[in-house]
This record gives sequence, structure tokens and C-alpha cells, in this order.
Amino acid sequence: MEWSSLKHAVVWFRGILRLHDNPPFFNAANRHELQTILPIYIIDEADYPNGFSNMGDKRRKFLYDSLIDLDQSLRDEYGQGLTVFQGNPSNLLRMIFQNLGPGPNYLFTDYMSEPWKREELDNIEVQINEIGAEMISFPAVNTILDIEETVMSEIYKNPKSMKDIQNILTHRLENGPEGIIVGDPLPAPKSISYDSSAIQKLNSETKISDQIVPLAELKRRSNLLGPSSYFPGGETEALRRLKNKVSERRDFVNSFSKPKTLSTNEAGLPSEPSTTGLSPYLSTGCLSPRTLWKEVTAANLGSKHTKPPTSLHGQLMFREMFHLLSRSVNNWDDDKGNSNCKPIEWGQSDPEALYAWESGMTGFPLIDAMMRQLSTTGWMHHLGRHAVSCFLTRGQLWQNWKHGRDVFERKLLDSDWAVNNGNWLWLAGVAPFSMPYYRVYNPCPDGKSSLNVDAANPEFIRHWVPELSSFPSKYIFEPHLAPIDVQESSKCIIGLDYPLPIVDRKESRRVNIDSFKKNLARIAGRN
DNA sequence: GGATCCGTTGTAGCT
DNA sequence: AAGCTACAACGGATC
Repeated sequence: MEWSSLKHAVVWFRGILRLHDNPPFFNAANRHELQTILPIYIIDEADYPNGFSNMGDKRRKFLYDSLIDLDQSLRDEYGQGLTVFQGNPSNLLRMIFQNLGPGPNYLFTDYMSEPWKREELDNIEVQINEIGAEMISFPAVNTILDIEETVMSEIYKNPKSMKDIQNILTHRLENGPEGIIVGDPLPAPKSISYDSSAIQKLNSETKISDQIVPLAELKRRSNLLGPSSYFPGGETEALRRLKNKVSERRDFVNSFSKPKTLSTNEAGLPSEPSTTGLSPYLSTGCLSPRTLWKEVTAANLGSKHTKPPTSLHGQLMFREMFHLLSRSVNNWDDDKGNSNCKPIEWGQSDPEALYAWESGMTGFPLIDAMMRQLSTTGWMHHLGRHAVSCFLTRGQLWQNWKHGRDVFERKLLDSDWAVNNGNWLWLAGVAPFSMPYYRVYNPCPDGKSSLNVDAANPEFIRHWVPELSSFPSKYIFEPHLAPIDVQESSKCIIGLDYPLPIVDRKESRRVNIDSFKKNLARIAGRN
């Protein structure tokens, strides 16, 4: 049969790098009139702002490994792998559909709610329609709710609390004795149609084949970026972790209470967090939030269990909340024109303070340990994120939260545009749903601090700040207070081997609370 | 319609 | 040593 007379579907994996619960892939596979399903991914270096231009090495490696894993799973399950391109998605897809010849041909893909992603998909739909192809996109792929439909509904109001988001979920989903019922995730398709001449034909078109990134090249790039830390990328690892940390650990799930979790594992070692560690897999699309929700529900069934906001369901609810807000609040990632951001005057940024913060050289061991862990592994515990973001903004350094947001976006494996901006808005104290500005974390936990969960474990500091590896626990959070003979015997002279604190923590706290108060008075007076 | 309550996770200093 | 209080007091929902 003449190749060009067949019907083809390109399945463009955008925010979902998995086979399970993948609506575009599942639906394409079940359209039996389609002769060829061509699974593709497009690496777009110009992607803004959550993409490659802002992507640190650890995130890149996680993505490459997820693509390598997806390719392998596709080969194992269906006999045909993933074609990875690098280039401009709009140009590439136009060329691909022109090359496929007269249709009807289809583009199956997933809807993403980020503003630039919506714009991208709108443009692509117009372009491929012009050459006779049809786009079919699927919402609610990396969130539980259909973000677009929820935000557009007449009764929608911006959620600001756990209660609000629970009400939204309750209203939009069914409810049972165990609470909110989330729809079943889709299984991986049983088989896909594939005509290998399709990829051969694309390969024969140099303009297109030049932009293919072969598997060997992906592996080379991944290897160049060094070893994985806690979290190897990919769906295979996501499902393994889901099983080991959730499905097979009902007690852990049922007693999960976020504020009580630690940066370290049960043995107190920083080799594994005490949380699930599933966030990078959710943000990269290796794990469906629906699948995770169902596993948590199954663990809860018939047992006493923690409840939102501290439970695992609660964590997923906050994720939904930030995805809704990021869609409904204009300029979600800005401090100007953002109805969820109070216009605090942060003043001129201080490059030295920013550098010290990012590189883990502030002279505050807890802050530095967390920031170095972030740089090395791409992960930081939630309470660590509280500590370092409070320190950078309203707590000690009085820097605009957007600086910290950018660092997190580049370095965190679980970086997610909606969630990352939401967390910074909250922790900087500028959002309607934030912490009160005067609740400033003590960066030097003293036994009563809420940050004490990790502070109780000086080994965490000694691991990430090896300069202090011989320091006694008594002084480890404020080493400059150690007598000089203690510094000498610990082989770490503060101010020489490890920095002096870049600010007086008590004085900066006092001044900043006062500044925040004055800013709020100014803002109130202006209205 | 004014008072009251509440919000995922505070700190410092005193007894 | 654990528990209390002062700190300073937002802003929307509910009553």
C-alpha cells in the first residue's frame, strides 16, 4: 500500500514521560483505523521559563534518563521506541506532518496549563490544521482535576487554604466513605500499530532527521552529567519507588505527617529522605498523580490514617491548588501585576548575599547544608525549603523571592512552575495564603525550633558541610560562637575555614519584620 | 454588619 | 523541662 495513503498519528509526549495513565498514548493506540503510532518527544532549548534554558545539570540528567527509560519501555512493550527530536516544536511538527503526506493524520498530545505551553499548543493546532492534520489534546494528565475546566467554571474562586481546595475537589469529583474519589488511572495500551517505514521516511528527510537525537547521544549526554543522586529518572524507577515507599508500606502512608518528616532516612543518614521522594517523578510526568492518589487511598482503606493537610493526600491537594492558581492568577510567576503577591519593596538585590546563599557559604550551617545538598543532589526537604527561602527573603537577607525561585527552578529535580512559584509566594509571606510575616524561622535551631527535625541530627550538617565534620554538636549551628580552642581542636577556624555569618540573625530578623510591617502599612494606605 | 474565627508546620524569654 | 505568654495583628469567611 502506498505509504502516504495511510492514516498516521504522532503521539507527542510533552509533560508525560510514562506508559501508565497516559491518555493521548492510550487513546491513539485504541484508534484501530490508525496504521502508525509514532511516539515522539521534542527537546526545545528555547522553552521558557521552565525548560532547558533554566535547567540545571541534575534536572537535565533526570530528563535524559526519563527519555532513555521511556524509549526502553516502548521497545520492550511494543517493539518500537521513542523518537527524540531537538528543535522548535512548531517547525518540527509542521515538517513531520508535511512529510506524512495527505491524511487525515493526527497529533495526539497532552494539554499543559502553563501560559507559554497553552500558547504553543494553540499555535501548533493552527499550523497543522492548515496542512490537513487534526490535533487531539488531553487535559488532566499531570493533575487530578481538569485545570482548564475547573478554573473556567462559573463558581470557581481562587483557593487559599486546604479547606478551599477540598471544597473544589469535593464539588468536582465523586465522594465516598473514604472521602474524595479520584477516577481510575488508565493502563498502558496492550499494543500499538507501527509501520517502521514511517520513521524511515522521516529519516530520509534531512531537515527532519538532522533534528533527531539518537539514543546513544542521549546516553552520552546523561553520562557527561555525572551519576544520579537519590533519584534516577524514569517511569520504571517511579513505579519501583511507588511500590517500595507507598504500596508496600501502609503504616508509613497512614502515619505520614509532613511536618514530622526528615531530610534523612530511618538511620539518620542523608542517603535517602524520609518522605516518599516521588515529587521529581510527578513533576517530570514519570508518575501519574492519579495513580499515586489511588495507592494512598488503598493504603488508607480500613485503617486509621492521617488527614489533609499533613497526609499524603494533603500534599497532592496542595499540588492541585497551586496548579489551579497558576492558571487563574495572572502573572503567577511575577511580583508585579500578580493579585496573589503583595508589592513588598525588596530594594536593590545584593549579588554577594545571593551568591553566598546559592553556593552555601552564608556562615549558617543549616542553610549552607541545605543549599549544598540542593546543588549536589537536586533535592531538599520541604522544611529545608522553608528555612532557606525564609532566610533569603523576609527572614535575614531581604532579597526578592524571585531570585530564590530561579535557583530552585534550575536546580530542583521536582521543579514545577506552578508549585515552585506558589511555594515561594507563600514562604516569602507575600501571598494571601501565606504565613504571617513575623513568623521567621530561626536558622540556628536551638532545641525548640520547628526546624529542629533535622537540627536534632548534627550528622546532616557534618555530611553536607564537611568543614564542620569535627565540630561538637553544641556549636554546630552557630560555630562562630565556639571558643577559639574548640575551633582549633575541630580543625575549623570560623572566618578562615568556614565563613562567619553574613548577617546578625537576630538584628536582621528584627529589621526585616519591621520593614515588612511598614510595607504592609504603605500598601494598606494606598488602597 | 460588626465581631469572631481561622489559616499545612514560629521565636524568644520567662517560669 | 515543658509550657506559657508576648510578639504584632493579615484578611477573608462565617456567624
